[in-house]
Amino acid sequence: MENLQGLKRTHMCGELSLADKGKTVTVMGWAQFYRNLGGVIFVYLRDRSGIVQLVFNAENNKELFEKADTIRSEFVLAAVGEVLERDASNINDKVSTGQIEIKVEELRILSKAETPPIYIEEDSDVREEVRLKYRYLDLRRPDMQRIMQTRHKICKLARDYFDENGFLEIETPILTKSTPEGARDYLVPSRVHPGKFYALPQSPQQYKQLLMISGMDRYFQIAKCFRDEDLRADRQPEFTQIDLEMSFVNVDDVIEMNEGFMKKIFKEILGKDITLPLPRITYKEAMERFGSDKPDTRFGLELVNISDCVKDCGFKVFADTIKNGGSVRAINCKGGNEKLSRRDLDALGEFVKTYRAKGLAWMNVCENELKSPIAKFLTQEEIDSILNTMGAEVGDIIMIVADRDQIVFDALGALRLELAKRFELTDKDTFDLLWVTEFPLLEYAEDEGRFVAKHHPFTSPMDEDIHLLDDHAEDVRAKAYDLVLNGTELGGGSVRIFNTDLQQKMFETIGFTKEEAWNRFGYFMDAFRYGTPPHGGMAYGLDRLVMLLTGRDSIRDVIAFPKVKDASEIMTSAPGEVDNVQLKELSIKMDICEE
RNA sequence: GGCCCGGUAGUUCAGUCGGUUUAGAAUGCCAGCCUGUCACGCUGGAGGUCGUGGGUUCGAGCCCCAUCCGGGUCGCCA
Repeated sequence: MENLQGLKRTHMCGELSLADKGKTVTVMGWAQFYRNLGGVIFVYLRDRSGIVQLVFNAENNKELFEKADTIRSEFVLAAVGEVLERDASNINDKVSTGQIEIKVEELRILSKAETPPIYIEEDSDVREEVRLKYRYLDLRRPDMQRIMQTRHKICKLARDYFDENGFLEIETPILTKSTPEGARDYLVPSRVHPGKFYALPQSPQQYKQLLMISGMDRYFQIAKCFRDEDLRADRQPEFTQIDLEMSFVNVDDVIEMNEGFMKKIFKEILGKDITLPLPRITYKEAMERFGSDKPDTRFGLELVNISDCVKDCGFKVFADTIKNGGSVRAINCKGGNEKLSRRDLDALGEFVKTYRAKGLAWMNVCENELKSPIAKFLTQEEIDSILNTMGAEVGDIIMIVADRDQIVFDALGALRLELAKRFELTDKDTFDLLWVTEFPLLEYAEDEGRFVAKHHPFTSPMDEDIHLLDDHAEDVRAKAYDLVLNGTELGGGSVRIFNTDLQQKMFETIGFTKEEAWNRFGYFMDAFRYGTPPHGGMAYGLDRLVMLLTGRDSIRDVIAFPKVKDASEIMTSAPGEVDNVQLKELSIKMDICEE
């Protein structure tokens, strides 16, 4: 094997062009393809920037030619040679460097390579399991290289933008204290303190608020966060937030600052100009129209409340649901008659059941009749009223769910997305950004028999709703907001409570005694006594942001070394067992329960 | 934890009702030929624990049971 002695890279492969014609250059990279035509060998050399063609001619240098003939896929090469313009007939317009090639004068094989198990090429369709096992090879592929470059660029833009606006980048601890509210913590045992554990942060929430109390005024961080919960296509147990906090601000100030960031990101990454201010809808409106607090507004199929049409009807399921405080809502699937068979409708019925709905009622508006399994329970007036409310025309199918509001929203919200997917209503090049505001402050946890904070317990209630905290806590709205892009929650934040009494009240409302609150958040509440500025902030899911801006469907594609569904890592097999010496040092004894 | 989908050559896949000799194709790989390829071409060759373990059967890649691995989703994710 050869080394780099005396060689220095002069150019990146993909950056060479006709302008370099006649220059002697030194390039280094991996052999992408080699083609031996008998007397001439072509090798594509690839580095991060792209590929360039190397040429070896038997007539010019027999020895060099024979050396080039030993090159195989993914060998690491250094080549010195002259940049030549290609004949017009040999130009390759599929490659950015297709007008030139390098006539190699010196070749060094820096590293040989075994035949790789996956192809190093754009849009490889290799199974993800294999890609992840050989992630270092997968990352060599041009699309993965571009994603990593885009991710870097987004981080750079965040640093630039928030720096320009007076934010300080400050690191917060990774070894912190467990806070039992919310997601499960990853725990780290302490050697020095037997029986005690650090927790990895679910977010830097408390630290960034403390930084406001510290007078840092504006903080931001690209922060690793950890949550020990089950994975999804857009959820990893360790993920990255662009996290920020500002002093002396209200909701509008935070939103305005972040809109500026979005404008910059969309311009620099996608070349798109977005119009500010972004649309805002309240949580309540989002739920009622889209059945979701992260609505995809690129298409219609909005929910409509038809409770009034059927509140006295003979169909017991509808009438009883309304009597018991629930609602009956529907989606008009325009032109569904042509696209959906009876079998499809049955399948959609099963689909909504996964969201706890009891079933899907439907009305198929045909030319001279109404096909519907529930028509026989309704009067003509009731039917007309429904069709009228839904704006139904011949060919439409009205899809109806009756249940508790939450279930109706979940089921129809999901059905709406499913229909959009089937009928391909979403355009990949459209980016619908909007704010969802006025989230509920609290939600009732049935299993715990108490209210829990919907966002976190430091979120401020809206001033006009504070008086409801005692008797109508469920109606209190929060100074909280989410930024939604095409139906994905990109980030969210809130203005925080900065008044000790109100914070105390908040803890009471979620069922903490003064003592419990003090035990869990004592240091935090203590800090609030020494002069706390009004403050609020925001956190973006960086991985999701990169995923959406690069048009990927999986968050794993934008993380260099992601974890798989059971939170393990295929390549390293983490998590792994540790030896007894390590355990002993940590004063830990294993007692693994069966099952 | 529940439900759904998948696992066959290095890779991507096909494999009919359980039955045709030695489980196929493409690509990749190896060897030979070839001086302008760029998905190079031509000729030949090697390559299989059909995820794993049981079972049914005269006979299993195919059917049954269990299990492992990967994906999606519900629960969960302040």
